[in-house]
Amino acid sequence: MRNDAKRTTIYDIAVLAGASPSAVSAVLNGSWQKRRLSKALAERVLRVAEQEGYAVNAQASLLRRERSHIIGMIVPKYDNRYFGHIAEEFEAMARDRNLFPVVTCTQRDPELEFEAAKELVSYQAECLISTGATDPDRISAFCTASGVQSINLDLPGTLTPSVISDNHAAARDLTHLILDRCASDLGWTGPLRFVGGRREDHNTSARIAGFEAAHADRNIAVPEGHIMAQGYSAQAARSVLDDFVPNGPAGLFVNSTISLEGMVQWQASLGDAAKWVRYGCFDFDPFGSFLPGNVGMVEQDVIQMLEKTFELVGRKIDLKDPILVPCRLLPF
Amino acid sequence: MRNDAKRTTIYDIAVLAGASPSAVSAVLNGSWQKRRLSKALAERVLRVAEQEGYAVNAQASLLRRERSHIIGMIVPKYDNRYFGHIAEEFEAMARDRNLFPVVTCTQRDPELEFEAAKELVSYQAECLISTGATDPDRISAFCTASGVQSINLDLPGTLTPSVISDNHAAARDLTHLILDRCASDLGWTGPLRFVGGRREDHNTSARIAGFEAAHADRNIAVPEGHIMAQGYSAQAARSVLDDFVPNGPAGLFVNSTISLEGMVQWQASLGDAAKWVRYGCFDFDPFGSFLPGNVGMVEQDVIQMLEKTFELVGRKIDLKDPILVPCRLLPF
DNA sequence: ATTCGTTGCGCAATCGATTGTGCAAACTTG
DNA sequence: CAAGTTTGCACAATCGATTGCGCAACGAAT
Repeated sequence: MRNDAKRTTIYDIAVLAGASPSAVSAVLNGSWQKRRLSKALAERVLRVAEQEGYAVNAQASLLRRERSHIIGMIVPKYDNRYFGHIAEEFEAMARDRNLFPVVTCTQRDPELEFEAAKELVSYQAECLISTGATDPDRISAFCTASGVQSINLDLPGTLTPSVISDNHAAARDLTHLILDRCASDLGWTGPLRFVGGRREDHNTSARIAGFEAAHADRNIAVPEGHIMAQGYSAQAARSVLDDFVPNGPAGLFVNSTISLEGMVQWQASLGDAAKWVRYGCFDFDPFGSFLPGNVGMVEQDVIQMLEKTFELVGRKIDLKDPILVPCRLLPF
Repeated sequence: MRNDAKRTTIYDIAVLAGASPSAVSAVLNGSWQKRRLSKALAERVLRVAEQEGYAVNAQASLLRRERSHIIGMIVPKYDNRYFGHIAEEFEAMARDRNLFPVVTCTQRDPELEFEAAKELVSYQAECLISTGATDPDRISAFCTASGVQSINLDLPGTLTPSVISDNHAAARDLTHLILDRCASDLGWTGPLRFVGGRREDHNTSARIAGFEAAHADRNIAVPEGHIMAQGYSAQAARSVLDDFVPNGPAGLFVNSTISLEGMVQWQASLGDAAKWVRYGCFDFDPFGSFLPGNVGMVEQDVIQMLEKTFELVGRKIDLKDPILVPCRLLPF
């Protein structure tokens, strides 16, 4: 235990243990055998370090070392299971690989995304994973200029490798599921409506394409107005739906759990007519299966995506096409 | 743009801009006016730095500076809205205060909690927030020995200040709400059952006390077997409930959204008898209000808790009693 | 008694940025 | 024009740990 003014350094320990700072350093970082220090000295140093509550100064250590072992990740939000799961699993997998994970959340703000990326590069991150980034290429360009590897996750970029869900295939499957259930439950054949997200966004547009492909498979035309992708928030979903008062059966493809929050509010406002609504959601939530009218959800394979991502870490691979990871369709 | 072998340093820029490293440093960290450097030199340096895609080496910078401006947080999980919200808001509030937030997730593993705390201290964090930590006092002791401030959030410790929800009051209110709704909906007067969490855990025991106080308010005895706190996971809740087959009305106090997941599975397994079940949950989830039988949820006031926490940061306050933050009861 | 290999450890340079100090040159004042 | 002041910048020490290298002491071999 020490005075709290200054942290204990190897120099303090060197004095107390009667050894040189370099010997102390070697003992504390485990390289003492390689440096042919005696076990007696090692034990002496370790004892003192323990007593003094020594903790290495990572800044000093990293400054001298060549590798930082830091791996950074930026994530838009923690407000849904998907990104929460990604962050949690990323940390665990990074630790398993002896890397120090630093995750930071950027609120879907492009400026903050870039600032956070710069900060992580400043902290000498060896690799930066941009998850769901608005402008991944800007970040990639910066990282490349600084000699830092970057990988895109969830949303693809064009400058560095990307790992994303197979949105098209899963959206197509989900659309078929919803259409099937509309037919069996309501005797109604569509077309469905697509709610939430942004058309410009890669994932949303891939999902819309899958949604339309499923309709095309059944020779059902999708009117333009049925694509209601005006934003990600619950509020955005709610307000596009509020203009829609169904007279008869209705089916919805909901683009995310956040949009789903708005959708269920709208559905509740329908009163008795709610029982004529069927929908599915592209995203998983454990309570989803208990929501009335929900016929199924798509769960993205977070583990698989992260495994593919970590396969790229530290490797110089030049991929132009995103790596597609299949999703799981969970029918209720 | 540079070769990616080495990152650009102030020495590289000094050569290119025809200036000394110290001048470059002063320009890049904004202290050049104080050092009476000419605007011409400053502009020259900035231009070169821009071209070279320079990013400071935070390790070198922090090594020399006295303050790191790093604030650390450990969080058990990101798998529910509560901790996700805490992490997200913590990051935002830290940035607002010009601090660099580093959040790490410790999977409710005491060993990992301690390791993560040590790592954050190594990175020279000025303050460490232990959120929902299993053994906060061990972490506090280590931080104190290293001269690092520590604060407990969500679960209290005894060695440093703690900010927690007023679990007792909110549990009592929630219990009354459930009892009221059991009476009005089912004509049934209890006693309720308490599901999820661990008795030894501070928060769970405070909630059980509030639960029992509400029953006492109404002169209802709570049989010992009605306290079913056998763990936090959905599976744990599910399996204690599976032994309970209600014949008639039943009311449950569910201790967290994770336990709620197990509870709704159990409820679904009841079939038609599910309509005789009413429950409330101590924790908020946006889909909660759509679950049949759910009469209300308690939302912990994350913003308030974090504001109280940040008020303590950087201050040497000696508090023995935890700071209690009221919760919001949301009746459905 | 040399020579040589091994053991055990310390010296000093180094990583990249910060900062106290010193010192010219330019400028002002009397 | 000498003395004093201001402007503009560079030098070098420093933060704490890592690491290549050197050197003394000791035992073994010739």
